[in-house]
Amino acid sequence: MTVTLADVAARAQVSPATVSRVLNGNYPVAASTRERVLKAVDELDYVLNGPASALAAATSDLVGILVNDIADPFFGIMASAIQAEIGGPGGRAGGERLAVVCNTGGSPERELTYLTLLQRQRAAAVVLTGGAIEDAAHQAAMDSKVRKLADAGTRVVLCGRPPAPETGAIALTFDNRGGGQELTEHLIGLGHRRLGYIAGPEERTTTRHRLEGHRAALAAHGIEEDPRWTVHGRYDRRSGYEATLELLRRDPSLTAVVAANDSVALGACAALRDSGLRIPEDVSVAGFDDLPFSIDAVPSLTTVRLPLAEAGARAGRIAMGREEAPPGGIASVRGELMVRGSSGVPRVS
Amino acid sequence: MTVTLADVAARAQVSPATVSRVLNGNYPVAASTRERVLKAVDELDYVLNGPASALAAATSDLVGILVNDIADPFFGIMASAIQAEIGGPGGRAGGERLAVVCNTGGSPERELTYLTLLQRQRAAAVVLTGGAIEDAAHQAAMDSKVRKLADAGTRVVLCGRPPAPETGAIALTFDNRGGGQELTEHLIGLGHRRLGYIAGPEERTTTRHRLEGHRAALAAHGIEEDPRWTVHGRYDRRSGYEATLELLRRDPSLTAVVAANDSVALGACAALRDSGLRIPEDVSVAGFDDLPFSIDAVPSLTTVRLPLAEAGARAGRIAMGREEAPPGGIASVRGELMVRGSSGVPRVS
DNA sequence: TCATGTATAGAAAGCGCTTGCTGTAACGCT
DNA sequence: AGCGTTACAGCAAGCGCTTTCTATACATGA
Repeated sequence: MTVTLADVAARAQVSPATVSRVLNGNYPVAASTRERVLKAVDELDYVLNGPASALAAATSDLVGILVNDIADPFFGIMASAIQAEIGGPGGRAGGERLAVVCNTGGSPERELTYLTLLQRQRAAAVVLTGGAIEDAAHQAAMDSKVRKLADAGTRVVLCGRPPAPETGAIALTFDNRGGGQELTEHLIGLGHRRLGYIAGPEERTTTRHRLEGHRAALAAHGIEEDPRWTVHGRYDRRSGYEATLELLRRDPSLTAVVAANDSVALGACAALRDSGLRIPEDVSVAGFDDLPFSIDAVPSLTTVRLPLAEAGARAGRIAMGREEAPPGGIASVRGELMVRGSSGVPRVS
Repeated sequence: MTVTLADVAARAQVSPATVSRVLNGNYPVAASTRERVLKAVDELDYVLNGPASALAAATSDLVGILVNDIADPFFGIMASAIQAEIGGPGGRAGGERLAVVCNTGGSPERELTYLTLLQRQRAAAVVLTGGAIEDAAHQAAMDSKVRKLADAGTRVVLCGRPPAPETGAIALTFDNRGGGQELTEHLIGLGHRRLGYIAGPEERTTTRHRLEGHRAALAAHGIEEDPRWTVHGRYDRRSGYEATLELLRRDPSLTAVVAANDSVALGACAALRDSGLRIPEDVSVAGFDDLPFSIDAVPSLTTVRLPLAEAGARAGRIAMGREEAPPGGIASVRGELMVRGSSGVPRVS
């Protein structure tokens, strides 16, 4: 039914081996022969059988990209950048690799299962993006899986995720703590002393690091934090909206709200406006990530820019072995404070 | 080096055949035997060899999802929904399928190459999302490829893309024309007579259909369109910003700007504000898609809501053969006009 | 008691490709 | 002329799994 290598070989009057070599271009073949083979391939509309080829060659052209939420531009941007470097089609010829974006939805089980699936496919490389889940058991399971992948020759790169020592994975970590600290220091510098914080989901490294940075800034300036000032929620706008209302309820005297990321900050803005508060005159707002829409918010969002595309591209190149790994296998990627319209001096109370 | 089925079989003291059957659960195996095998699998840390299995069984658990731009939430949301239905891990057991999100970047070649790559992998299904490129040659090539995929048993579903008759693909099309028309009629109903239109890239079905709807509305109300009122650009905010400045330059008397999508509309809003114009008092703005951030814009965006997640989910189910295809293999998905703060009566000139 | 079923396990033939090794011309060199 | 090279091309042995067909062991009904 389907056309096989043998069919092409028969038509081109050569052996299957020759056809394979023409297709892979990894062995000298006389120009005339090559031409004949190519012609047969074309005429028969032959398409290589991926699994068979992967089995025989014991290699695969799949590269996995794990993301927490593909509908979130934070991950979309990284995935896009990684993928552009992976080559996919369009990369330099020969290296046609299929980038597989896997959406874990933040679920530990899915994360693990996807890793197994990729292991099963003998993926050439795997890039894990975004924060990790902070659960000892799960982390141990992940580390062990990653080590196995690495041992099996799959290059594993962590992009925007904390290093996993001893696993053989290369890490490009975001300096969430430093960024968070810088951001809050900016607000403190403006005069804010009562700052609400909308954190991401608990048990996530990103959440914890950003919050730690925030607290470090407070501590550095001798501001004692009121436990009521921190609320946890998801990384989306809805959560930001609700959390802000909650913060306002707990302490209406807050003069600034720091959000776990830009989407959350947008929700916070909406909640503040709906509560009749002006930004930044009544309450300042700050986000994190600097996603494309953040500059468009009204007022535009003060935030910490993370070089998502750049980091993704670098992760992609490392995964493809096209760039050297950073010394020690770990690199920290810094964010850049973007001061914009949503932050200002606090209102006089 | 790596553990194979045979190793597991040896350890469990059964034949490879039995191990395979235990793993696939598609043949009766005595409980005691199964247990022994599972234990061996566990002890040896065995992971099935995907390519080998795919080769022998002549099936694959890969499902491809083609998107134009993964960094755009429009596609991210659809991809996420499709993928959730595909099963991925977390779906019902047994059907562990690997969803492969492929980013074409809107390039015709990449689109085609990805399809070939998926064909090579003998993908179980392929979902093509978003508008198609309107180039006769390319379209013919795509159709032929799709037909081949379908013939080979790969289920092909188009989600938010015009039907491709005779190719065997199921289509879930967005009614871009109807939505565009309704949107513009809303503005006309408010009293607008001078409407600018920021269209997407040329040679795209989505662009054309939305624009046609817009024009149909104008025509229906006897409004003659000035060619200066239409500008083409990309589907992003930057493009919307620039196009709006251009429109304003061409005709400052415009009272409304209709954008190709929400991101473009946001850029338009920014440009208007930067030009000292109020929304909607001076100029009304309308978008398309109703992405999550649109309701958060200030003022919130009047737009046409497309049920991206629902359509994606349905496409996913159809791709998995879990839902029947619509009659005739074609279904039109309607958008819903969302009237919000960015549109109002025109200023008196 | 013997033919017949039923449940379970194994043997073995591939699936379609890659690749190490083995020819075999044609070539160049002494 | 003789022989080592060089440049291709083919043979055939797998890669690790699935699955058909066959074998065995009991249980069953007449």
